Amino acid sequence: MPSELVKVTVDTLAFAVQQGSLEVLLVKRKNEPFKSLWGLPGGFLSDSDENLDAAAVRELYEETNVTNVYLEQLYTFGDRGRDPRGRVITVAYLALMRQEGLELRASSEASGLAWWPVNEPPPLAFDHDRIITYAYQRLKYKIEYSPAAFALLPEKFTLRDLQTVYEAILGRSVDNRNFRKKFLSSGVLQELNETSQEGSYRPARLYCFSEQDFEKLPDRPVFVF
Amino acid sequence: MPSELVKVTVDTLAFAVQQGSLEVLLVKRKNEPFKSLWGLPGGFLSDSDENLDAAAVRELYEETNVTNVYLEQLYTFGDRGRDPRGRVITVAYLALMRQEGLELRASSEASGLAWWPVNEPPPLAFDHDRIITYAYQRLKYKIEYSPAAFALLPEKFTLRDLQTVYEAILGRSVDNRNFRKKFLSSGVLQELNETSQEGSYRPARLYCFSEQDFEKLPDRPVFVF
DNA sequence: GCAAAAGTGTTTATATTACACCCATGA
DNA sequence: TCATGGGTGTAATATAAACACTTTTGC
Repeated sequence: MPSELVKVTVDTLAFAVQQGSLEVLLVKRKNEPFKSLWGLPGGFLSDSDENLDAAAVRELYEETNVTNVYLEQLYTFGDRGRDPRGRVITVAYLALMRQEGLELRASSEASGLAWWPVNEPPPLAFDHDRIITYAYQRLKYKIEYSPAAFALLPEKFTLRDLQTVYEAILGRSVDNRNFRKKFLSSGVLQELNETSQEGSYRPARLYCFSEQDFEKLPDRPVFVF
Repeated sequence: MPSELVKVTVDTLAFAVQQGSLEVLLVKRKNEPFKSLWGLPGGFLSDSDENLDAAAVRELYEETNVTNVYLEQLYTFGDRGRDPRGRVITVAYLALMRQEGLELRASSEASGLAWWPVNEPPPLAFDHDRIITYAYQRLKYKIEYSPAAFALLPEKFTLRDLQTVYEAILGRSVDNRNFRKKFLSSGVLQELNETSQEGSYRPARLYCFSEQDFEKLPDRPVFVF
């Protein structure tokens, strides 16, 4: 059967926002092919993986030590010639997280592990530049109709933190009065009786995301700015 | 390498609207597993396929004789146990077409080939019921922001034809004054100097879709009713 | 002239956009 | 008291939603 020759990998696009910049987590390759170029964390699907999502979780953990983050399938890339080792198709996953609190650890297969600005990535292996471009586009759309942005924030956050995430992903600034108005009236934020003191100026109110109230929204774009 | 055991299929969800009803094209299986149940047209990825899209085109043609239709990748399903023959992941494709003009022909692997109402499918093989549900949901969203509906219509169509496609997919009726107003003002329709005479009543104006004008629209939902 | 589907406008409510200043805090 | 980021409101415009009758055709 011809498909015996096909191999399947699962690669993850791990995004985080750091100081107003959207970054993606990449691995420096220690081995051929594309030795010493950077690539997406990922690896071959194993028969022991319960499903594709589990494979993405496992590979992300093995390659970066990152665990317990938001993950969802994005798209499957399978052009002939995308991998010089033969016919390899890859199922790409989107992962959203915060850098704070992670204990990154590269696997022995890697000679490096680092966050890169999504707009200025290093030279990349395979078709990973294309995959990053695709994922970034999808993420831009996704924050308009889903609560994906909250996966990039701690449980408690200020409205400024939330706006910074949107601005980092959209790549432009948004009007802060309209932004606050829309999010506050959407009903998905729970106001906490706590504030965040960051410097010698007015402390900011903290909020948390209410999954339950999000479910009540119509399933069409509501976080458009 | 564990992935040697993984096989890859490409399955296609071929949708068409017939007499106001959204239908999906299914194949009756002649062989095990799931002999005599219905399933999606598809088959194993071949090393000779240039890419996954090409595999979908080829498999759809081989299994149904359908060719030259709109196709796009939807999602990849890979739960362990979804195929009793072993670890088989399937890349699902969405295909949109008109039934009129097709010359359906089942392959020798099939004992039948038929259109089924998407809401009342026959007993299905594998996890194909889940895949149909997923694809139908995606199609519902898709017609709000993309010109996908036009792929279900002939080149020249009436506004009533277009509304029928939307109503079939949304599963509800929409206000015809608002529907016409929105589509006519969107700029994506070119009015033709032709009419369609269907019976002993007033003929309807024919229109065609302008891809070029569609590109000028903002890339967010515009065909929401 | 009748049956059948095509075609048309207005009003109201809601959502979006644009825009600039005061507030609270720690140093 | 000052420097810094937090926090607020209104008016204009655009979009969405609700709603019913007239027109054109073949028979």
